[in-house]
Amino acid sequence: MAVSMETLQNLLQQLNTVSPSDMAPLFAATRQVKLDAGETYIREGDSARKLAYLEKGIIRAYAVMNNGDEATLFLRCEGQFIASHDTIIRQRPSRFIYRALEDVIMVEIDYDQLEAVLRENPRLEPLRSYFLQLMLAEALDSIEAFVTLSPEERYLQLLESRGDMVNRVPDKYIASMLGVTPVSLSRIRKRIHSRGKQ
Amino acid sequence: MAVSMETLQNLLQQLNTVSPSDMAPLFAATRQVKLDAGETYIREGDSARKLAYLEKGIIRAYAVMNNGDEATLFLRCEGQFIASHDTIIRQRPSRFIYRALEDVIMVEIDYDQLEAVLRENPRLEPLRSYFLQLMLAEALDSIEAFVTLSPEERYLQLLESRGDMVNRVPDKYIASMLGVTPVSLSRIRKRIHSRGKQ
DNA sequence: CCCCGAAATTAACATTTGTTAATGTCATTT
DNA sequence: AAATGACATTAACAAATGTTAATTTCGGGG
Repeated sequence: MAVSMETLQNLLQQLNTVSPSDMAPLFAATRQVKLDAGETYIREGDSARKLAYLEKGIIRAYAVMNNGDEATLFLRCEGQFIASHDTIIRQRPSRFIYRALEDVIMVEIDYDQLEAVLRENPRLEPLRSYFLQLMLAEALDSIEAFVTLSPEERYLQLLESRGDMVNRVPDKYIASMLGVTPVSLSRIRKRIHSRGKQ
Repeated sequence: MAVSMETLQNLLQQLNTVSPSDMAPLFAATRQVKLDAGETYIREGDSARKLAYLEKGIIRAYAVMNNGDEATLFLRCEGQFIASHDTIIRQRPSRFIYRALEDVIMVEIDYDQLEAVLRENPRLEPLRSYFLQLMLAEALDSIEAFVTLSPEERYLQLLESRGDMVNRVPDKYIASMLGVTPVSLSRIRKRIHSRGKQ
């Protein structure tokens, strides 16, 4: 377990309610997982309850629609948690697929194991609330963007807030995350550029 | 505190990890709140950290956009929790407004008080995870609808899943929650009806 | 070095949505 | 009964998006 978890450890130490020594049993239950670019982390129908912290790379969560097209729900990169929602918060097989867009290094824990650790170390409970709140805050930001911004404005906001990531990901995934087609995103980009140069 | 909390009590008792006797200190910190239709529960800039369980009525959470228009983030009705997100999960003044669309009865607890109760009764911690997970699941469903469905399909889905509520709320709020204008929702309804009668 | 395939762009057209404004509807008030 | 105000519908036009298909770009594999 003596892997490169510096970033995660730093993150957790900011939770001042949890002392570093408390965290030993937690890290004992984690393992490092590496994925190659293009590799699937969680399959549709998968029942594993995985929670992971991304140290490197990008993971895309997407749904396969009725017509066979894919819809990207979100992208997660370094410093973010990724969780199999359906299995963890609804206790049912995953409707979504999680796939690495780049080579990925992450620290993984099985949620059932995490719960066992939490039962025996109640002082660690704030950790659970912490990542649930992180994911909820992100989800609510996303909803806010959908109801308050146009597709073009959502793209501009994404460029500002996560421009580095946008440049590492094929546009078609950005498009479906914004709720538009790749063709439409291409036109949006053209519109922005033509306005910017005048 | 001996108010009509049957539904909330029933709900919490389904969390088998928490025994009814454990819950006494929790309910001691709650109070019943009533709102008239049209009354504001949380104002923009408000810093109160409120968490409430809706026993009756509907509350709308919305943002005021740059142009002055309002964008409905979501509607909550009987049996759902409502939380001031910005103050609770980001610890900053609320960007959103929460307003009753009908006369409302709810059970309220201040989140700081809840945290104090949880510190002294660690066995109640699952409650926190429980409502965080509920709200996260709802938020993710909403995102999924935005990336996989058209406005018309989102409206049909809403009719199916919460048709009772749709009929209790002015269409303009439904429209902005779906990410479209009231004019567009009216056309969507017309399209659905004309197709349905042929 | 060329070929291939995936991705992005562009084009053309249909559909949908946004915008503004007028009209209709309905409940409440006066 | 008339007037008011909020909401929904409709109309007309502009703008954006969806769809399909052709074209271009670009990097990797042979």
